[in-house]
Order: sequence, then structure tokens, then C-alpha cells
Amino acid sequence: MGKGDDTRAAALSEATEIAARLGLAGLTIGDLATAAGMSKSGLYAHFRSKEALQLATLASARESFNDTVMRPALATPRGEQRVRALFERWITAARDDWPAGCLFVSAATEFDDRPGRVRDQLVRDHLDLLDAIAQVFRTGVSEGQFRSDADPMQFAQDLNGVMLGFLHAHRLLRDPDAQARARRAFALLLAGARNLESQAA
Amino acid sequence: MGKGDDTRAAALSEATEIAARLGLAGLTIGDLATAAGMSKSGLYAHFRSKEALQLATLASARESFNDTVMRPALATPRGEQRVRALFERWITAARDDWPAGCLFVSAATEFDDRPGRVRDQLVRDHLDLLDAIAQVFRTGVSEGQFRSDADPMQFAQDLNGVMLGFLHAHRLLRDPDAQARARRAFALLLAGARNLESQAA
DNA sequence: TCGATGGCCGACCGATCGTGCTATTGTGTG
DNA sequence: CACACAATAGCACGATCGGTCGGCCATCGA
Repeated sequence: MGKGDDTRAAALSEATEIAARLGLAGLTIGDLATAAGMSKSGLYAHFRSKEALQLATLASARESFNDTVMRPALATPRGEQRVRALFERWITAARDDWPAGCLFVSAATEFDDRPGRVRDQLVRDHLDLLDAIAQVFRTGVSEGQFRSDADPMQFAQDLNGVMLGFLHAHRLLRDPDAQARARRAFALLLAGARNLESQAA
Repeated sequence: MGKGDDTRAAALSEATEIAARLGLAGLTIGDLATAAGMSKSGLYAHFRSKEALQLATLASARESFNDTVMRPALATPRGEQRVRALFERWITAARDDWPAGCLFVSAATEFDDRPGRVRDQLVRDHLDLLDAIAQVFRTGVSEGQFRSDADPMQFAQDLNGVMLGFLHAHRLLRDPDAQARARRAFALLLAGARNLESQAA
């Protein structure tokens, strides 16, 4: 088991880029084979079904996300600093049209109404992501920087919303101010978690 | 011009639902014909290309959005009350798996990397939406309820992010708390716009 | 009553979809 | 060097894709 693994990894890298542009469903075996410089059947032998290819592509994107965003963030000091590092890594990668990030967003909207293994995996990945955000946020609570009655899962959904709003403004509208607005939104989020001012209905 | 228009409108209604589930690209002429109880060619005669069908479906969804959310909101008193009405109409419709709302979100992520008339139209619609939100927000500024130095476009992107975060949590994760969290996020947004506390880096 | 026209259908086109089966090539090991 | 086997290619399949065409009805104005 030597060369095959390299070929598979290279194909998955191509697959991530294609799927980021055309969606996981739009990722075609023929297109991927052409992009990887292989025959359709030669490539198909690595994944024995399209669903398996989609799951493998998703797994590849998940690793890219962990390597690029999650693990480096977890290496920084606990507390608000780590929350900031997480956001910073995330939005910087997303700004550069980072394929793995776009893939997760597009796949989530693509498969939210299509039951199956792909959707199940997406749900797991998304739950893991939100849990990780919440966990990072909790380090800020235990360090005393955030309010102890703040809801970590609330923060996770809010931060996810900030990133989604940014991605829409950045990738669809090509808005040059999108990143600055996302930073301000994130700052407002932090401010709301820090002291004890705002609790409207 | 009598019966044909009814058929077309009915087909577009079906098209919106299918596209909300499978995406604008996944909306197939054959599937739509079956759903509409027509032959493929009979239906196809109403739209002379798939791109035209996609644009017509988008236009139909846009009207649904304006009828369901925008116009009723604009009929309420100016200021914060109108902003609240906008949010309330929006999230209530989205909670019920309202097809038109899902369609715009999925289409936006689907076509953000596919140049063409569909993408162009999506950009126009999205800009119109953000402008409308900003305009509603401005009525709150001129009524003195929101800070005069608040950025309406910032509020628009933020509110859009709240809705996107909600849709992800609701439709992909089926999170029963998603709506409550979205309301709290919206409340935080309003609180940040009201007085002059938070302006962190 | 007759002809025109709008609305719809069945059959069909070439291309491409996902997916098998059968070679043939390449590569690491004894 | 030869053998075993992993890796890739060739080819074909049924289905479905977007799209075209000729023609059959129903309606309606003259």
C-alpha cells in the first residue's frame, strides 16, 4: 500500500476544490478523474461509490479544518485569547477562498433536506464544531473573562452566524468590507459575553 | 393568455419547493414535470431554457419573500418596532421550512462561484435585501432609538448572519433551541445598536 | 363553419451520469 | 529476475440529463 494512497490523497485534494465550487452533489466522477489526470474507472476504484467519495471528501475537508483552524487555536493560551485565535484563524482562512471551509457551508445547505449517510456525517461534524467552539468559550468563563451565566452554545451559534454572514457577503457579494464587519460583529459578541449589561427580551 | 399562465404559476410553485430541497442546480426539468403532472416538453415550452427556469423560480421566491416578510414589515410603525417586525416575520416563516427562504440561502452558496445570469440575479436580490434591512434600521436611527453613529449596513450583515446561523441550526441540526438562540442574538444586536456601551477592538 | 393559434404531448437526440467487468500496466518482494 | 498483487485503463451498461421536433387537441375570432 504505497502509491495508491498518494493518488487517493491527491484526488481528494482536487475533490475538495471541485466540491467547494460545485457542491458535493455537483462533484462528478468524470470531472474529478479529468482533474486528477486519471481514467474514470481508475479513480473510481479508490472509492467504491459516489457516496463513499463524498464522505471521503468530507473527511478530508474536516481534517483541513482541524489542521488550519482548530488545532492551532487550541495551542494558544486558554480564555478570551483562545477564542480570538479561533476566530482569527477561521476568518483568515475563509477570506482566502479556502476550499474546505466553503465546502462545509455549501454541503450543509445542500444536504439539510437529503437524508442519508452524508447528511448524518455533516450533522456530526457540525455538532463537533459547535461543541468545540462552546468548549473554547468555556475556557474564557473559567478564566473569569466571560460571564459565568453566559451560554456557551449560544455563543457557538452566534459565532457560526457571524462567519456565515461573512461568507455570504464575501463570496457572493464580493463585499470588500465584509471582513471588517465580521470583526465588529465578533467584537460585539465578545462584549456581550464579558460584562453584565445587556439582557433584553 | 389564460390557462397557460396558471399552469406556469403552478409549475413555479412546485419548482420553488423542489429547488428548496435539491438546490437550483438540482432542480431537474423531468422531476419538475412529474411533480407538476405534465410532460417534460409541455412544461419546457413555458421556459425556453433551464437557466430561464432557474431565473423564473428565483423571481417567484423573491415575490414570496416580499409578500411574506418585507411588505408586512414595512406596514408597521417606523423605528425599532419595524425592525422587530421584520425579524419576527422572517424567523417565523423560516421556522416553518418556508421554501422561498431556504431557496435563497441554498442558491447563494450554490452559485457564489458560478458566474452567469443566475449568480448576477442572486447578487442583485441579496443586495436589495441588505439595503432593505439597512433602510428599515435607519428608520430606527431617525426615530432616535438607535445610535446615530451605528452603521446600517453593519446591522444588515449582522442580522443576516443571525438568520443564517439559525437556519443551519434549525434545518441541518434540527436543534429545537435554535429559534430561542436566534432571538437572543437579535436582542443582543438591538442592545448594541441602542446605547453607547460597546466598541471593543 | 373554418382557420389560426396557444397549450400540451410522445418520441427522440447526443451527452453524461454512476457503476460494473475485464484486461493491462506498474511496483515492491523474495 | 520473476512472481504476486496493487493500481490503473478500456469498454460498456442502463438511466437520466437538457433540449428539439412534429403533431394533436381545444378555444376563439371572423
